[in-house]
Amino acid sequence: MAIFKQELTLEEFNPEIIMNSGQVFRMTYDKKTRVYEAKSGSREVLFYFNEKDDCFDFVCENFEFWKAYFDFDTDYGRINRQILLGEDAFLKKALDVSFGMRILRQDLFETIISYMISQNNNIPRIKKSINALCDYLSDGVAFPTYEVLASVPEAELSALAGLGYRAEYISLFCKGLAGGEFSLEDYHGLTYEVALEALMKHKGIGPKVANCIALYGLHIMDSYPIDTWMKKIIKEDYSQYDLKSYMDYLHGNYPRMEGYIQQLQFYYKRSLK
DNA sequence: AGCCAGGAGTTAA
DNA sequence: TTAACTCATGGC
Repeated sequence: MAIFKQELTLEEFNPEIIMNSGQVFRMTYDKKTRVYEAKSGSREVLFYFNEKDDCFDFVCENFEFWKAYFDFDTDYGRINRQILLGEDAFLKKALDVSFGMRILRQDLFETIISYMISQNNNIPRIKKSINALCDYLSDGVAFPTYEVLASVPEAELSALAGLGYRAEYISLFCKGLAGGEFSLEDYHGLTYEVALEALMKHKGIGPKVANCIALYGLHIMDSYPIDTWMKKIIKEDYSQYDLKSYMDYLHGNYPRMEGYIQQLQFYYKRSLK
């Protein structure tokens, strides 16, 4: 373990907002120590704001991995300025309370399984299920491998993590990987449309989950996951549009920023509750 | 107690 | 192609 220092303002990197934006399920904050913890794939990192040096300290083994994970090479300030110069009032209000948001580059396999679990589910229970998988089928840090997930009987998988009917989807997907029917590598380097189509061939991955996987697992920024909250936003805050004309507006005015915009909108709308 | 949750599969028309 | 129905489970 070593400490890696990064000069980052809260406008560039705000862990509190990222943690509560619904894109990660294995990031926590300890109020007492003021330390954040993130786990992804088989790795973990601790980080905190160091007031003495006015920077963030990251405690981990391989900072290059986490640098990519947190997407520190992307300039979100440039995107933010574009939003502030635009005329989308709801989006500007959303950005006002969301500075420091970033789209994380998460582990693909973990993202696929996590968002399979997320369907028709609530965030606290999603976290509980994912942590149960890590605790019972791994060491509590690493996300379980597909080999292990494929080897556990479906009913047992469902019971140990409270997966309900979603256990079948996870089981099928992992057995496909273990049997060599397809590979995780197949999904890299694809365009948005091709990636969605390929992902949705799997049982349990529909349009919404596929968009989440494309955005968080493949960092395809054109992705725009529409869940119950986003439907509510389009209905209430973009009432001059129907779904199709809204999507045309979005793609036309904010190309390749849709995923980030969705994250700002989702976070803002839920924060009003 | 009952509705809802970062939806998707199946079936019927 | 779209609409209605169903699917486990627990958070609130």
